[in-house]
Amino acid sequence: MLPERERGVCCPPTLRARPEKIEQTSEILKALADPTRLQMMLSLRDAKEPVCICDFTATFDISQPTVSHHMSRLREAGLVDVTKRGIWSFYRLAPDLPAATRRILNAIG
Amino acid sequence: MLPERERGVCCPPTLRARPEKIEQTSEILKALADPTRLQMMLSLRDAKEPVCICDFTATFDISQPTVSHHMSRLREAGLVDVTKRGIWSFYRLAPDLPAATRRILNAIG
DNA sequence: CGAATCCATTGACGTCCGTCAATGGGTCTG
DNA sequence: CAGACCCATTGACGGACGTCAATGGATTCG
Repeated sequence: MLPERERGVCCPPTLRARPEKIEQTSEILKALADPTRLQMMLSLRDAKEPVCICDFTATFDISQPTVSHHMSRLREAGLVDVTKRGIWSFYRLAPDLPAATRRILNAIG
Repeated sequence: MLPERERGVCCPPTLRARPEKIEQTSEILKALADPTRLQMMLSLRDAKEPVCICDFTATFDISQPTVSHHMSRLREAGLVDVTKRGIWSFYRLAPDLPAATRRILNAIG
């Protein structure tokens, strides 16, 4: 049953979350909201060992600069962590990932 | 301990999820990855009754067309559901929301 | 009917995004 | 040192996005 209403009377929905928190969460979702980056994040989530750029370059049908670009975006969002070793750059999920972020990641599939 | 590697030898990470599924999930994340739409979705998630556009227009600092535009995007993503009643349009979470989508929504905050 | 209210659509504008080619810095091997 | 390999950065380009002003349809009230 829908609520009765007077004309011109609005009942604004309460905003439970702080705008700052919303902004922050939406940044994380933006970082995940690309097929390539999402696949990368799921691969890293399930990987037992850090994964290097050359692996992703071999897996996805995009150029190496684009792979690096996506990794940069994930890194700027604080989702991912680099370790250089010789000529390789190994990536893994950021070890200090916020609980909410980890929940989202696990909720995905 | 990082894996030993030969030069030029790549070990592509296994892709567990079907590309089609990834594409579909990323569409949902795109729909959520905007502060205004995220706030709308959380409001609808927690609302006991459907919410009308005029309520959101009164709550957010954006114009009415922009509110309608965001709602359209949520509707096209299958996240939201409209019911017209008189001059009002009431929105609620889509009743047939996939389990994964609902999990993501609950994981957020 | 006429005025007021709610809402969706259209058109426009500036910004951000995804992608690639080209370039250059590091690092290892011969 | 010279060559091969890995990777990040830069610059460029087309497309998508977020926003608003203006418009018009639908509905209700007087």
